[in-house]
Amino acid sequence: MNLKELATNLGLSPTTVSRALNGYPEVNETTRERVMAAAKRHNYLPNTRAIRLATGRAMAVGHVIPIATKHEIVNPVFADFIAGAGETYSRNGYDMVLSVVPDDQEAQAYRDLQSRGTVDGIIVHAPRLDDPRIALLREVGLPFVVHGRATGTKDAYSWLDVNNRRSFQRATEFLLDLGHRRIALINGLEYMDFAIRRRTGFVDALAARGIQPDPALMFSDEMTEGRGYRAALEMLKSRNPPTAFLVSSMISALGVRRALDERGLKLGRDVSIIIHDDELSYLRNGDDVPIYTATRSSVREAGRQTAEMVLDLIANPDKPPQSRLLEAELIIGQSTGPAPSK
Amino acid sequence: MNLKELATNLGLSPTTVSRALNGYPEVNETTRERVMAAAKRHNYLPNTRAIRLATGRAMAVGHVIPIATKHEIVNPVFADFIAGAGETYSRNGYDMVLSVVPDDQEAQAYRDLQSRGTVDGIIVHAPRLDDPRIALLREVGLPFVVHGRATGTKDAYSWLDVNNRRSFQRATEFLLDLGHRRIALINGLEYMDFAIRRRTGFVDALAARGIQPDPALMFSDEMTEGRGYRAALEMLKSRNPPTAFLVSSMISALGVRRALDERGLKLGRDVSIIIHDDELSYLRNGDDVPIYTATRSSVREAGRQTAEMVLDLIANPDKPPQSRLLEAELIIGQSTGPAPSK
DNA sequence: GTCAGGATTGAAACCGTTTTGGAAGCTTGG
DNA sequence: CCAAGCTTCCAAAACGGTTTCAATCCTGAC
Repeated sequence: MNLKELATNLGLSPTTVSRALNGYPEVNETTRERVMAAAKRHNYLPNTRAIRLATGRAMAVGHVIPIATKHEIVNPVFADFIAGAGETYSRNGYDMVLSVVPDDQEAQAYRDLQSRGTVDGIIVHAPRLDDPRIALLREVGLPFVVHGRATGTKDAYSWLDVNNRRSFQRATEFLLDLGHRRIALINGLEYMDFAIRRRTGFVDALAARGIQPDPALMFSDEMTEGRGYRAALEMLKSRNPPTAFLVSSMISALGVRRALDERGLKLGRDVSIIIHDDELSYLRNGDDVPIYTATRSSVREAGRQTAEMVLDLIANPDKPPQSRLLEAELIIGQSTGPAPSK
Repeated sequence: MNLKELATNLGLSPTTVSRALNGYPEVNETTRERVMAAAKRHNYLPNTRAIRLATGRAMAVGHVIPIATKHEIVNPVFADFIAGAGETYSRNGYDMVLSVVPDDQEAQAYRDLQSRGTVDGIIVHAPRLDDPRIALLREVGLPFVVHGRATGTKDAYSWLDVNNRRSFQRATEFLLDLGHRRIALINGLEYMDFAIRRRTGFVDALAARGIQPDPALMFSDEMTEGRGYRAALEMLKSRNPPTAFLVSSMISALGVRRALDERGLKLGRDVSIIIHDDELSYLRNGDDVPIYTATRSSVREAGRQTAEMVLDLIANPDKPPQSRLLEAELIIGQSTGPAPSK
């Protein structure tokens, strides 16, 4: 059942039927109802492909996922972000198209998406220091919003980010206030922008109290359970072990905790941990009361909002770049306590 | 730059240009080269929307993700599967479109996808006992492949699954051979097909040795760290605790391990654990040597292959339903050892 | 030199919508 | 009673490709 059939069926022209269905004012209310009813009766749905060609809009937003030789975006955070963004898209009649490409073809993927007209806009994931994708997308001329920011980029662009610096600064202060002086940072890869900002927050907070950060207590790598475990174990074995850990991810923290258990150290008493909690759907920080003290910010909600921003940008292409900075809340769990007196 | 412009530019008809680019045989080799060169020079890429309308094919495969009140598909396994499937799609010039919808609208989502012509095929995730989606998709008439199976469905359908029953049977036998008699099963939700099959494998293996499964040692819930932790702790505290755990997911196992540590039990000596390892990219079971003894099967590879199957089905709509049963390998890690003699 | 038949190319229809530019029919006010 | 102005509808032209059908150009056989 297509528009033309429906039209002849009703004794109307395709034009009128189209207008009736799309809510144009110049159609008689009674005929509109007649059309609506007929459409429902034949459960007619307009063909997306035709709409797209006729309107020149793709009604879709693209997410490019580089399949990596090195660092992968395909991580737990990504899944929840996508879920959040997807909610927004469905609500607004947009499709979400994922492009999984080898990372050396990422630039070409964006170019393709634009010149084939597959999508109307893009969400950029996991921005890095001085990320080249921003200049690229600007050149290509595709509306885009960055989830995160790219330190070092001079041009204006739209982004949504968590205030990573601030949240890690506060977390560090919280530990300092508890008397901790040897605080370890288990961070993500520090060419990722969020990791850089978290590190800055950490270092700033220490500096404000006149503490020189100890390189031996600053670890940066992929955020896996294993890396967290090994880094923490290493530090705990050292001559001057940390009394607290600031951990960039729940998963790394699982490893840190394992190291603690292995060393016979009690969480919250012997050693404190603060994590960043993205509120992943399958890695809750406790069901009722939080297990870990954490800087918390829902990545799913970030997905929802970033998607809203990109839809807004698509609808108003001339709008200047927008940005949103979400504040993570510091929630107090059972994983922190006063620094043990030696 | 569109086809018509390119054609006039070359002094050719759109027909010829189209044919040249699409590799039709009836075009002179030299003109083809001329066309190819011009296309590259002007970096012309055909408009997806036009192709889709003209050919009637969407060149896209859909994945519907119900956003759940209850169980969510948005889980770590899903991300890796998607990444694998996405690889296959890109390689074949297909798009992947994700539809995130409230779970009570899932059926309608499939219907829409079909009648609007947004996709040419579907991959069905997380099948359950007697899953209604199979009958629905068959009725709707959209080619589809199920990742997993749906016990109880009588109609034939295409699927790709891991031999869950067999792998858990083998794992159980392995533990039995090590002398374990009280083996706990930490399973996923048992309305999910994979969980049912794993349970069956577990129970069958016990039965074959004349062991009556103890309901107190069989746990079924969402596979989170927290649930795993609590279930294991409960069991370990009981009067007659298990000496081994068979765990359906790496994440649950992290919780089980935490419970062990908390009880002061040494993994592999006091208590053995076998997990199912989906080879998630960010939750590796050890970098070099496996930490856990595991039934291993790459969900990413499953994604690749399932996608291949659906593309094949789209290309050959009259083919009878296909299926692939992948065998998980049993890899020996450091988490299993002989049952402790009382 | 002619002609059949393959090799190339092109004109035009088509895919299913939206949208532009009228054109009827009906009011309405002078 | 008529022109102006609304309403309400429609024919036809996009949108940017693919595909059918027909036309032209060669080539070699006779």
